[in-house]
Order: sequence, then C-alpha cells, then structure tokens
Amino acid sequence: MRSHYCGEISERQLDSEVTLCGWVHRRRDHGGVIFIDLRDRAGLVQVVFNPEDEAAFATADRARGEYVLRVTGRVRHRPEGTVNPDLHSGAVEVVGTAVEVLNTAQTPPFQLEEHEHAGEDVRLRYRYLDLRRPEMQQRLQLRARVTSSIRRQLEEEGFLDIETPMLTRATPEGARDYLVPSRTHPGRFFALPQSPQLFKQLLMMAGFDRYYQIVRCFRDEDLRADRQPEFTQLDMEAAFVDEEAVMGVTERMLRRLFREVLGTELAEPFPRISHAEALDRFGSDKPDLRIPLELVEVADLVAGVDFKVFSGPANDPRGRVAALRVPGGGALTRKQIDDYTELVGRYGAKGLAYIKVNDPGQGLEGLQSPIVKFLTEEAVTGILERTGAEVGDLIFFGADKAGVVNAALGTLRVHLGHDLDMVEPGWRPLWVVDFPMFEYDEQDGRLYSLHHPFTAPRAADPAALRDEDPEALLSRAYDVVLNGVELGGGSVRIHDTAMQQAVFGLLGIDEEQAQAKFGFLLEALQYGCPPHGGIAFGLDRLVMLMAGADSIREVMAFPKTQTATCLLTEAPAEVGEAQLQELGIRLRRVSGAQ
RNA sequence: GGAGCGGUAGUUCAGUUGGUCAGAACGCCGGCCUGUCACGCCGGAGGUCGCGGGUUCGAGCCCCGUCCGCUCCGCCA
Repeated sequence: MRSHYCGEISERQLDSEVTLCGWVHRRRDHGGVIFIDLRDRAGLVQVVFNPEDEAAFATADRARGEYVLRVTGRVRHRPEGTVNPDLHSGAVEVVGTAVEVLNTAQTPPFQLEEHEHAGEDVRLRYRYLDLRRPEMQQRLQLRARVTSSIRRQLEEEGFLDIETPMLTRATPEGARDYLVPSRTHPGRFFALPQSPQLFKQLLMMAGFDRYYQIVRCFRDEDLRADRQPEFTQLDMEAAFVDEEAVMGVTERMLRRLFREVLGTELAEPFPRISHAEALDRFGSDKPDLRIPLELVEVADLVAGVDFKVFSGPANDPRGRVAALRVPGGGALTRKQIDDYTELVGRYGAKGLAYIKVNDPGQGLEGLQSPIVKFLTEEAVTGILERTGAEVGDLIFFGADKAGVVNAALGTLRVHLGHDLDMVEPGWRPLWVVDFPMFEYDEQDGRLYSLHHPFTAPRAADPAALRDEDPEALLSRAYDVVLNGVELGGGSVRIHDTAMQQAVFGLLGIDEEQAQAKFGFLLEALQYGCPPHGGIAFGLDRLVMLMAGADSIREVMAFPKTQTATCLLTEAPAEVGEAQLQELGIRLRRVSGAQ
C-alpha cells in the first residue's frame, strides 16, 4: 500500500517515486498551491499539490485535518530558501501526483499540536487521538526500544522469559488486592498479582535458574503521578546467586540500556550507600544525588540548650535534630520561607527554623534568625562550623521524631535544589543497601517487613535471628535509585523452611496462618530449594525518566485517572444482574448508580 | 480518609468590588491568495459559565452541597 514512512523521506529518495500513507497533520492552501504535511508514526513530510495535476489538486483541496490519505509523488529538493531545518524531511518535499482519501475525519476535539496542550481529561477521553501526537508516538516508541534492549541483554545472559498466572490468590500482607470472583467456586475469589514474587521463587525451586518477565502487576491503592493501579514490572530472579551477582546483572542491563537508547554512559560501578546513611545525609531512602545539599546532624550541639523544640528531640532516642545549609539561601524572601514552612508541614513538621548568615565574623550579631536567641553561643558556633556556613547562606533546621525530620528536610532539599536551580545534569544511579529487616508500627504494635516477608535476613540461622533486636536486624535487600526515583528493588530470598517460619513468627504470622496462606511455599522450600535472589523494576518509572516525562501516564498507552477510571472506555462499569447471579454475588448497596 | 489547585465557546484561557462581563487566541465554516511550513488577509457561526440548592432587586463572581480532572499527605509488604 505504501513504499515508505512519511518520516523516512529524505534526500536518499531524491527523484524516486514514493507512495505514502498517513494523516493530514496540517494543510496550507495558497490558492494556487496546496501544502499538506502528511504524518505517520515516523514523522512528517511536506507534500505539494500544483493545479496542473487537476485530480490530485482537487482532492487535496477537499482534504481536512486528520483525513487519512494515500499519496503518490516524486521526491525533489525544495526550492532555494524554503528548506525547513526543523523537519527530518525538511530538505525535500513530495510532489503529489495522485491522492486517495482512505478515510475522512471529523474535526478533532483538540488540536494535535505541540504548541498548545489540551487538558489531560480531554486527552484521555480521546486517547487514540492524543497518541497520534508526535510526542506520544516518540514516548511509546522509546518504551518499545527500552524493553527490546532489556530483553536482548537478559537473554544473552541466559535468562528465560516465563509467564506466571494473572489469576492467583490474595496475599495477607502488602497492598490491597484486585479481586476476581470465581464462577465455578461461588464465594471464592482470585486476586490479580501485586507482583509475581512467589511464582518466580517457585520457578527457582523448579530449576529454571534464571528467569525474567515483563509483566503487569496490580495494586488497589490510591494513585499518584508515579503510581497506577496496573503497572508493569521488569521482574528477574536467579538461583545460585548472591546480592553481588544480582547487582551485577542489573548494572550491565541498565548500562547497556542507557548506552543503546540514550547514548549515555552510566557510572561503573554504581555507587552504594547504606539505608541509614541515605537517611542521615539526604533524609530519604531514594536520594537524588544530583542535588548538592546534605543534612547535618546537630543533636549533640543542642542537647543542652533551654530551647525545648531542639533539646527535646535531641535527647529522644527516636528524635533527630538536623540542619540543612543552603548556599546563597540568604536571598530567600520571607514569603519563600513561609512557603517552605507550609511544605514541611505536610510531613508533620511543626515549623521550620532557620538562620540567615549575614556576617559570621560578627558572632551572633551577624545572624538573622527567630531562634538564635534561644540557643547558646556555643551551640550556634558549633552549628555554623559543622555546616560550613558562609556569608549569604541560610541554614534550615528540623527537630522532631527522626521520621518527621527526614521526610521534611528530605523533601525540602529536593524542592530547594529545583527552585534554586542547583540540580546537576546527568544520570546518577545508586544502590541503597543494608536495609532494616523490619519496621515497627506504633499504631498496630507489630513489625512489618520493609521489603517483603521472603527477604533473607543477615542472620546465620533462626536462632541468631531471634536473639537480635528485630529493629536492628538488617536484610539482604537492595534498591536501585536513579535521580531520586526508586526504580527497583530486590533481595536474596529465604530458602530455608525454618528461617522462613522464624520470620513469619516475628511478623506475628502464626503457624496456622502461615500454613493457610503460604503453605505451598513452606512446602516447596522442603523439596530442595536452591539459594536464590532477584530484583524487580518499575518499567513505567524507568521509561518516564528516560522520556523526561513527569508522570508514568505519559508513557502508558491507556492509563487510568486518579480515581482509577478509564475515561475512554468508562471502566469500571456496572454489570447486569445475570452476570452477578452467575458469580453468586449480590450487591450490598448500589452507590454511585446512575 | 484528608489538604490544595482547577472546571467559562470544539480547545487553551481571561473575566476587577456582585451591576453591557458572554470575551481573546487557536480551531471550525465561507471567500481571496502559486512557496508556505504554528502561512497570510477578509467575513461568519459557535456558550446550560460542571451540576443542584441558597443569599440578593441582581450571581460566571458570594455561601452550602455534589460530581469530575490534577498535585500532595495517609496508603502503596
């Protein structure tokens, strides 16, 4: 039907006759000559129609935006002075001698323009039109190149692509499950997988050694710019490996990916940082290393002052007092500081103390601050020294429970980095390692896995595990972070029944529950389970970063809205009584019915 | 569950203190135009101001409720 893609046309096809199929991107009618920019997935090319070709000219005259055309014509150089350097095909044009209207089109509800952006709701409602836009075409093509590169690398390293079930069972821990009622077993439900975690471990036990899958996962939790109810994981697992092997595979894969797709070299090896150090220095377990700001611990300096706001947390084992020095921050206005105060308030901070360093040579006189008067001169001097403050700087403080301080100053650090234009260019991957095994939840009064209950602890045996303070226990888990985005995480797994039972025990999952929910896993562990470990990546986030987009919706063909609906298909929708009856389901109440 | 921002023409938006405030640009339709490329020029059509209620002589504007979109907190092993 066609000989080339529109976007392919260049001087290489000079003087040859080409046949193109595409959409009318734009039509410029000069009365005596008509230009049509014809668009397909590869790009744009300008087609010229002259009145001498009567039939073609008449058809071009009729054509409107988004009409689908098949055009035949000869490729020629553009006349002197009319070359368009913004277009790949801009040195040439196609002289249209035959046109066929393959289909007409209604006027689109929004312009498929780079220049003006339609609201996201309109774009989602007419997603098939939105996806025609060159920007979206490029994003989804980028996504395809990403998965292609990943597959090639992993397959070269001997990984097998094996599918796992979409209909599985609900898990007691973790995110809320999407449920699917069983028709053949009324009253019972499948769950859609939150990840193939247990299946990939079973594949290791089954001897497949090296597995990977690019697989859809489902979590029924509230949405964010980087969270959708269905999303795609690059999931990997290998047997007879330790954390070094998994991290090695990962780095090779990412390095090749960025080289092939973006022409960029990533650091070799990726730097590593412990979870504790990440929180100490950056207030985040996914620090953006492009931002040259760090938190500094000052609890010891203010532990003795009368100022309860500081001395309280400084003497609380779960508290933290930290400073964040902002070079040149003295120029921040009162309004800006107020806005930052409001920002950290969202994370539970009760305020945002600061010191403006006007002239440190003058001692306390050279400082401008609402809190200096509550501190000792010794404390202030110590703070200035430790933060390395210079003239014109500003120092922010966080004093509260450690979690609040980290969240507040960690977020503040990122915002300051962007607002003050301090973000360094480039790609800064890193590994976060030495995660705690558990996290204590004060509300529920119990431990939760920081990763998941199958993560191996750094403990020799179950007895050693029970001897330790659970909150001090480290796991054999690792996260890979890129420019402040958590790209993926994984761990070496437990491959021993007794150890798995011991971890369940610490999580408050008793023998009976463990058997009921994970009996098949505990059983499988007893039939010769090899040591194994793996990692899973958020593919959408990876592509989002590489595409320079600020939401994963921009790199998904048909994403959901924040309330988890599809504006195009209007899913979820009600179903008929007959369908419900077949499933043995009666609705408690029909809310939101029309 | 909570906080914030937004909803006015097909689209993106403006609309002051409640009183010619139903507006602009783009798009669309018609006409003109032989080198444009976000073509240009002339003319035209196009509105349930998200929805419901209230205050008022009078509401796009104020109040209450509600729906939708986005950002964030909680949540996301």
